[in-house]
Amino acid sequence: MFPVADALAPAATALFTVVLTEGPLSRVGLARRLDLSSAAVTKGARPLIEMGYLEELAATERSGPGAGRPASPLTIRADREFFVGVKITRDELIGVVCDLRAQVRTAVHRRLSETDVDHVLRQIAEITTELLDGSGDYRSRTRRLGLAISGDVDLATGRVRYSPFLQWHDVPLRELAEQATGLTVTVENDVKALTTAEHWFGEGVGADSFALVTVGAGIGCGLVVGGRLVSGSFGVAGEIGHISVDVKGIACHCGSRGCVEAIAGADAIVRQAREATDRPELTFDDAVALARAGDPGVSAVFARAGDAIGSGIAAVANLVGPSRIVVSGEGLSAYDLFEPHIRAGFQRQAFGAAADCPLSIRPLPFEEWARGAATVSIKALVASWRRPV
Amino acid sequence: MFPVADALAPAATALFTVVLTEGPLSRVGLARRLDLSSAAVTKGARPLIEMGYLEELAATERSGPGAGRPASPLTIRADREFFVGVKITRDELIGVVCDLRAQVRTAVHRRLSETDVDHVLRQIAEITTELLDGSGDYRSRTRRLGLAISGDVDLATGRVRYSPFLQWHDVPLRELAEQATGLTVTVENDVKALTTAEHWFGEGVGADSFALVTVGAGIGCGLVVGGRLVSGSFGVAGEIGHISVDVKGIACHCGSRGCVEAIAGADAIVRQAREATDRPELTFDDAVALARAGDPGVSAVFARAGDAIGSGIAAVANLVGPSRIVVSGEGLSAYDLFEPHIRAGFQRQAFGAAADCPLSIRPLPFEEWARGAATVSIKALVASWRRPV
DNA sequence: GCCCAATAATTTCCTTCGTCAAGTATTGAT
DNA sequence: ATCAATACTTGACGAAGGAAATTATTGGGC
Repeated sequence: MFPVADALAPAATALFTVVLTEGPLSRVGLARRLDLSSAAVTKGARPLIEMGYLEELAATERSGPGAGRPASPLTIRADREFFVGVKITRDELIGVVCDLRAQVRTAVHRRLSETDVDHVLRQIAEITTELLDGSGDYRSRTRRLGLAISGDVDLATGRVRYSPFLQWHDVPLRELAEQATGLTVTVENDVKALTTAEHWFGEGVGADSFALVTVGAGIGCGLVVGGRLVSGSFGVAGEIGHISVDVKGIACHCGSRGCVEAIAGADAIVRQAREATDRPELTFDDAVALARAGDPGVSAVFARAGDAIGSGIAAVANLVGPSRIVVSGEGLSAYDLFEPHIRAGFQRQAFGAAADCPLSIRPLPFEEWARGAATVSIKALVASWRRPV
Repeated sequence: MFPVADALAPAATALFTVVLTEGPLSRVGLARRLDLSSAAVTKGARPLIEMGYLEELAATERSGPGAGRPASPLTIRADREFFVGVKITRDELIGVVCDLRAQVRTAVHRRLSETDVDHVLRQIAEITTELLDGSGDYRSRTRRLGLAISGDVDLATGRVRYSPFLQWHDVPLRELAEQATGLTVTVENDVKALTTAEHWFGEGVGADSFALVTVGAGIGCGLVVGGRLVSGSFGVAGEIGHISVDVKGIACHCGSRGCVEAIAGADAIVRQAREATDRPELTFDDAVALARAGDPGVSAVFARAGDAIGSGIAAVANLVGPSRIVVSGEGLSAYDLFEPHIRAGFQRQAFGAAADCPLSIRPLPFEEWARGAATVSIKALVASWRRPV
């Protein structure tokens, strides 16, 4: 139906990215935004229109002072292509179909009884089929699948070097998943995938630097600096959970003391709540309920945890100075208990103008993680348009 | 004598930067290193040779297996141009002349009795004259002056937004210094200038990400991520000194508690040493002497300080994962007292593979700061060769 | 309704910058 | 002397973007 994507000019991928992440814009507007001539924009946009990825916005209301030829803003054709995203957790797969604008069209959950590679791959293939058979359009217009998984992942090769939850070591997941599904696959660390989603389609749009903090079993952080996702020379980056805020604090599984995660991780909160109440069978949900009911001991546990998270976030702000920080939970139900203390800890610990950094604290639906995976595959599509390596 | 520098091709500045920072290399080697054709290297190098910035290395020993035409590696002509660098402190100017390879040729110190802008500018003009009159070559081959100053500086405009030590607010230092000296001036924050020096000419060469930590009155940190110096969206970055490592620790002037600087800053060490010894007149040097003599109380102060610094450095490693970290002092005399504790704190607090990050801990001569300033002006020269904005 | 100013988009021609492929230069080995 | 190997240079070409002229489409003044 559409001509196949050849390699495109740099200007083409640049303008596409701007329209994708910042919304419809006229060619002249794009030229100004990207510091290009409008000729370059006209030329760059043409193949994208021919391929069906862009189209001109229908006769819309004029905006400017009045005179002159009206602009024909370019906009994304969201249903040109669909993307499957799957987040892999220890006991569940969460899958979504997103359109080109990363809007979730369908979502499916699937329990994962075993964590061996073969079984997970079969489940990935099945959940993909289930998702794509939901609508006639999906199957024919979907070529890419993104996978998100916690642990040490190499995006370039698509290998999972180590996944602590699944107990996987050096699994060539991209290759295997491509065989199992027939789609082009990208594999990315889950926090980084979520950060990419927020950077391209959420609150991080347009930010040169940006941080996303996730609060849950662990405390993680994805970091964008200079427009690029930070990876860490030794594969470690964004480990906000193991910044120590209290030399004499609780021992952490990492061998140190007073790590943010040892104070504010879900396990740590349960343990401290049990101590505070002398009820060794207490669950996380019980602790939340008690804190909401005003139990002073358990409330103090959440307060300390929020404060520690705030301190850790301030460390990020003091060191890299992101233009904004989003804090969200792995399906975090108790964020109302944390929020004021996160803000307080942050304000106390942020240095000078770093305290001006806007903080968004909000829970994210669990599908958001799968959407992150899909986002990475959208990014991979755009990257595939660049000239051969 | 030499033709004036026109705008050069991107390949030209790229190859120049590689030869400058990584040493002599043949055209073929450069082509491989930069992923260019050797034709592009030949073409790019020509104007640089004509302008006298590059030359072919004299008939050197062949290296490879033997056969074939011998390579003519390109190398920097270090005496093609000289650069003045001046570090401005509250009570002293430190000035150097560096060659193109950032080797210090001459260094001069000059006391600063007052800190008002006019007086400092006169002193800058005088120290520049003094430096350039040292050799007949300097004056005719020097066009650029770099200034380094602590505080909030805008490199692009050359304005000092705020300097706490000099009590300057929004001073257009570049403009003023250009009038006072007749040279093209760059102004940069001192820690960032030092980081640039280390990134281009020191241990950070070739590193995609890199951190430099300075220990002295304050604890500072310069950060390179993705090959670029991190600036911070709100003008704050690298503030490792105000990461808290002890919620219940010593109160810091920033309003929080247990900041690295409140434990390990020079003032903090003196205060703690006085308490430990009950000698309120103790100086920093006294404290160093006591610790070296084995005084347990004062030794513990240095141990705690080193450990806090190590923790702070680990936070950097955990968050951005630099490929190496250099720790140095503002003329730090006591680094032997800190070093083992910095390493211990770092190892304890670095998470997983982040602990593999190589740590160099070493004192730097005070001229190094002025060299950093000169380095920024060398970088500005190369940047001036890029096509017009 | 007609003309003009204003703005948007396109076209044409040109420059820059890099690659490709062929040629030249310079060595060691036989 | 000849040849293989490697380094470098040259010239033709193509991709990408810019400048300026041209075309397109509006509103406003008359």
